Amino acid sequence: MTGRILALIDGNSFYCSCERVFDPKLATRPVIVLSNNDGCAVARTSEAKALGIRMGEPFFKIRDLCRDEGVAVFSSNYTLYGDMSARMNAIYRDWSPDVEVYSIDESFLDLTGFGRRDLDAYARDLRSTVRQWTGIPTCVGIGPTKTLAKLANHVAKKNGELGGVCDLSDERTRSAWLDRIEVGEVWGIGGASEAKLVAIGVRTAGDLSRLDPRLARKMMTVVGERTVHELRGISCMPLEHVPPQRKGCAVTRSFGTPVTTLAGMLEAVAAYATRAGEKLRRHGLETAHLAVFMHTSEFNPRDRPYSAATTVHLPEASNDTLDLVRAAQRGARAIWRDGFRYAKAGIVMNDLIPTGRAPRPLFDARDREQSDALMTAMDVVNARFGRGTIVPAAAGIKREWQTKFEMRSPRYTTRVAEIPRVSAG
DNA sequence: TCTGGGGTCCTAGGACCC
DNA sequence: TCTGGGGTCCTAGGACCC
Repeated sequence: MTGRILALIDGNSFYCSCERVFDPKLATRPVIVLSNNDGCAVARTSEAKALGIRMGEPFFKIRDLCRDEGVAVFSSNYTLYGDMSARMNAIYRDWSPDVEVYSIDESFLDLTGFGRRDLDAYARDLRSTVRQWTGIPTCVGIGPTKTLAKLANHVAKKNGELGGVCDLSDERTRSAWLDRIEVGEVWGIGGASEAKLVAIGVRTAGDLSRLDPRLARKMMTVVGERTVHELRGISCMPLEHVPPQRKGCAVTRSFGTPVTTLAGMLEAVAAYATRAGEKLRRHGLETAHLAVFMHTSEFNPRDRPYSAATTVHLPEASNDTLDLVRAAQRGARAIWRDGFRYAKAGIVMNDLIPTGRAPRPLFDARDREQSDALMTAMDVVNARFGRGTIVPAAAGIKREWQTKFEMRSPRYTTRVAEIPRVSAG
């Protein structure tokens, strides 16, 4: 396909920006957002980056620095970020006939046929609209392929003087930028490929674009070959309009405090199975078997290590929470060993089947109608009053193992009780 | 004391079949 | 004496993404 124009727009330090929207006092302060269990820094504003806080840095190592430097620290608030993301995508759909939501904070927009000279102004208008309507600052990268649009977005982010927009659709201006970008910054080139490429003298995105595609394939499979073509402006990756049917589904969590009793473990896997059931039903899928795993800390050398997993077959394919809980607990009992401090457990389901497509046993032991009615009722109540309003008793009340979110901001946009208050005086 | 949670795609190699 | 080859399916592991 030639003559295509794509834009990649994404939120700057997206999670941090969401927090800033609802607390203007954070506007000039460094802000970071932590991963699940308050484990690592996964989003940092430029001020936080300037303090030397790295992506993925464990929080306990930077706790003192954050206190001394006045860094605002937040647990992840996925409810809030997901809602802000939906608002941004609603705007994008007004601005392009063809939008691919690529991740929670990134979307590709098809701008083919918009007129090359007007693109820059169009992108700047879009940015300021998103900023005004949602409060989120963004950057826009423009190019003839997804890989080049991503790279243009990277350039826009790193070069403040561009004002948040970079257009690499013109071949002549493009090559100058490509020669200035390290090869590891290219979408699809991770640490392993970067090391191999640098070893043969391919150091920049420009070098990679000039690499023989056959050699790229030999070194990095067909994925690497595609990347070379995309860097040359030949599109190999179409926009995905409808998300493809998902192939697997997992619910895994680190524990807030280590689990040392079987009762605690059974509670935790029941809670994870409950969540798994919600995900399956939302996607119209079911499963005939699930894997359960548990392990001790990978990091604490004083903990005796233990890691185990097993696959449990359900009597028949199902997405009923109670079936999944039973199966998950059976698996957990089978691999449980006393005397360890468990740090994490989870359940993993592959081979998902669209609901109703699985073979039925000749004599169906389940009352399918009753099961569906109960699950639907649970999902409706939980959607209305918040996840976890109704859970199976097996998922526990005390939940000492529960993942930590000790610094989570209010769910400003999705819970009436947590809506921001404004007082005029 | 404290280190995330999801996903996808690709390839090689073995088992099995005719 | 001569001892195939091509196809499919599955799994594990690597690499990458956000």
